[in-house]
Amino acid sequence: METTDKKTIHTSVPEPTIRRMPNYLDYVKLKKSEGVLYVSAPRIAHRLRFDATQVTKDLAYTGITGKPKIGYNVSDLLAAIEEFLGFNHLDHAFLVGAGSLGTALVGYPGFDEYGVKIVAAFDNDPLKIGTNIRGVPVMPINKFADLAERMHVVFGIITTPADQAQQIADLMVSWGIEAIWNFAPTSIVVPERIIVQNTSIYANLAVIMNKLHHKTETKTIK
Amino acid sequence: METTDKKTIHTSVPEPTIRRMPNYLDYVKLKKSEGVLYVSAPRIAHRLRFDATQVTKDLAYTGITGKPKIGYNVSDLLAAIEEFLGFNHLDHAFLVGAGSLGTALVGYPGFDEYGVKIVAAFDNDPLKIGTNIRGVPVMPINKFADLAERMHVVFGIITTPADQAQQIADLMVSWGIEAIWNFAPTSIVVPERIIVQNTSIYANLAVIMNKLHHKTETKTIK
DNA sequence: CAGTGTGAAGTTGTTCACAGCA
DNA sequence: TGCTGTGAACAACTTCACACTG
Repeated sequence: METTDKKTIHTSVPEPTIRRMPNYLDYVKLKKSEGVLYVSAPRIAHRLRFDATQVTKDLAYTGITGKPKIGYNVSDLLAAIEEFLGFNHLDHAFLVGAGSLGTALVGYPGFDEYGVKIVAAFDNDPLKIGTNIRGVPVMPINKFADLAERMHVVFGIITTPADQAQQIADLMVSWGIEAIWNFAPTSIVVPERIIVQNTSIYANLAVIMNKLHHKTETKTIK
Repeated sequence: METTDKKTIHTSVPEPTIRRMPNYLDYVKLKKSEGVLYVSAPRIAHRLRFDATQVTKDLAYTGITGKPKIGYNVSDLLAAIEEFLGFNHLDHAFLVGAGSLGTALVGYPGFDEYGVKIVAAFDNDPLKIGTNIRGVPVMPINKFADLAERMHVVFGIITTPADQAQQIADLMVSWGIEAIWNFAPTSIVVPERIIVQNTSIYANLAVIMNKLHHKTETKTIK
């Protein structure tokens, strides 16, 4: 496998493949906890309602190889997926906006298991400053610059209301953040070099609402 | 656009188009609040970093038509997008799992503005039962069936830990829910007819981590 | 000229078909 | 037979090119 240049640092893994990876991880962890030794692509596909070939191709991106008729070794596969997702690094993150969503994210289970540690939260509400959320301190925003450098934080999470998101994003950029995960219900604009992931709750909601109304239509009400 | 009257719902709108719609809505609302009368696709595209033709095509799905050189009437466009997203209906939803994420969602701004009203939350923690979150009561799960029918709730939101998600999904299905929005970090399996949207925080995280590590690679550290 | 609207080309991702293997 | 692995067909989405319009 390592013979062809084709294998040299897969210049680009399809984004859908990356998005499916956590599903495989979840399933494989489950199987491992059950003591299962091998899993096959068709089985995974069946459980997750994916196409079997797709699973095979996705898993190939992790560099693993399986055995015909048997499948993939569960432990090897688990390691390969974790490696692929970069969970050997532990990246430090700052979160800005300690409202209910921010609080929920700080407490989200398995974040560090996924290679991310939220080391501080920021807010401009004096009542929140000085408190902490599950051990993560809440600080005033002007401390950010200082700390980001000292703690080598390259990853910023925005959970502010929409009208503050752009402003916070600008600050993050000026402070040297490399990637921004934006949960505010508005899209932010940053320089090319910055990685942005706009995660809008509303995009998902829109899809559901659309399907729901479509379905209703099909059913010919009443 | 010959006419099939604009009401005959386009047989199938591409999902990416639907996902972008809330972005347009957000932008158009902003413009309206600024008193702007017309917006053009290229301007929207520039702000959102989309392709201009794509914006044009997306907006066409709402049934609106623009004026060459001028663009789209802001009020008409706003109405068209809201109509498209189905915000005239107000759908009732139940949420199961009143932990931090569930609590955050109940309090999420503009949910009802987006056509969804969370009318009750459920949990199995006796300490939570009987309390309420911003006016939304928290009840024991066995009340679900009863209420779902009475209140015509067709939409269930799962914010439980991963290990309870499937079980809750099964219950929702048996109680007549039509659409499930699953935030638990595991994918659930339901009958074909049920609409499911698995919204995994981890899928987004995986994309960011992948890009971040890739970037590091490219930069050749040190 | 600055925009809409649309068919056609291009790109990306998914699914099929099948060779090879245990 | 049940699986991996892969090239090739296919489907979905995006971008280009351009006619048209106020």
